[in-house]
Amino acid sequence: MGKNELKCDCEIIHKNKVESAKKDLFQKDLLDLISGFYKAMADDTRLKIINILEKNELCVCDIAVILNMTKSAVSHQLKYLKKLNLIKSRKQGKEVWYKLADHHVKKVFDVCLEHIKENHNEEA
Amino acid sequence: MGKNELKCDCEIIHKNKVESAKKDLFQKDLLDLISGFYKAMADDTRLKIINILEKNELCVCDIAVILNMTKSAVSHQLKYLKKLNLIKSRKQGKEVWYKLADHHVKKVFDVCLEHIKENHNEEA
DNA sequence: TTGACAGTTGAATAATCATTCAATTATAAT
DNA sequence: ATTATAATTGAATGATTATTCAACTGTCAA
Repeated sequence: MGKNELKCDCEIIHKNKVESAKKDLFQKDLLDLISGFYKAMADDTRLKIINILEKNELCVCDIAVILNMTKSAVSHQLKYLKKLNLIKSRKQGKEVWYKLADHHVKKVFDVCLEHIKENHNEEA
Repeated sequence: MGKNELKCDCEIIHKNKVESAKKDLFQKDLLDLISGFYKAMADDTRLKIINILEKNELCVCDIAVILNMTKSAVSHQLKYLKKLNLIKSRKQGKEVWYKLADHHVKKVFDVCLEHIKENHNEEA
């Protein structure tokens, strides 16, 4: 039951193709970074937060009102997004203001929208 | 306990900002499409599948061998990705061959990698 | 026409993760 | 000092979802 335990339930069919494809596989650490980035965008709450912070700098209460959630729930997700360097914060008195940290986020959004748009046209 | 139940535990602080930001919020149906797309990319297994299908056309067994998973687990995720039009399949005899369906996927990948790369440089 | 294999499927299980809850910190005002 | 508000935190809960399991379909070969 070690690390190299075989979970696959079938034999290699196309040896060449498998060998070739194995070389294309991302390293685990890079894969984690990539999936981490997507996981951040894959939740409705976080997506909404990114969505509104794209154009506005807001404090936690503001975001909680807009999304109709508790401050606590919002704060947890803000922490999540900040750890991934997707948002930035600054403290002013009792309030903490959040805004988008990265111009790539908008870019990723745009490509995603492009995909969705084309996909819909194809189905029509 | 109706639809308009108030979950937020605080008052509006910056009325103008909140009103303004509310206008930027995506519609629910668009939000679902966007988060659906990201959810597809947010899982390690699906990400690996997309990763290897970017350059290779492969059958289910091949993928199962490469990822060291059961055919069943792989098949479930392939179904997931196909429903979202991210991959295509063709049947040939007993085998089913899968490949990437959409050129946007690669684009999204590239922007993501760009983000990760810059992020790392900043921390160094 | 039977056996073997590639792949799919649905329900059950296991793992992951968002939200809630109660308590706490930090700042500002009285 | 005391009170009030903004925000954070950790543990517990609840919801979601990936994987397993067993049974099944479709295709090929003997």
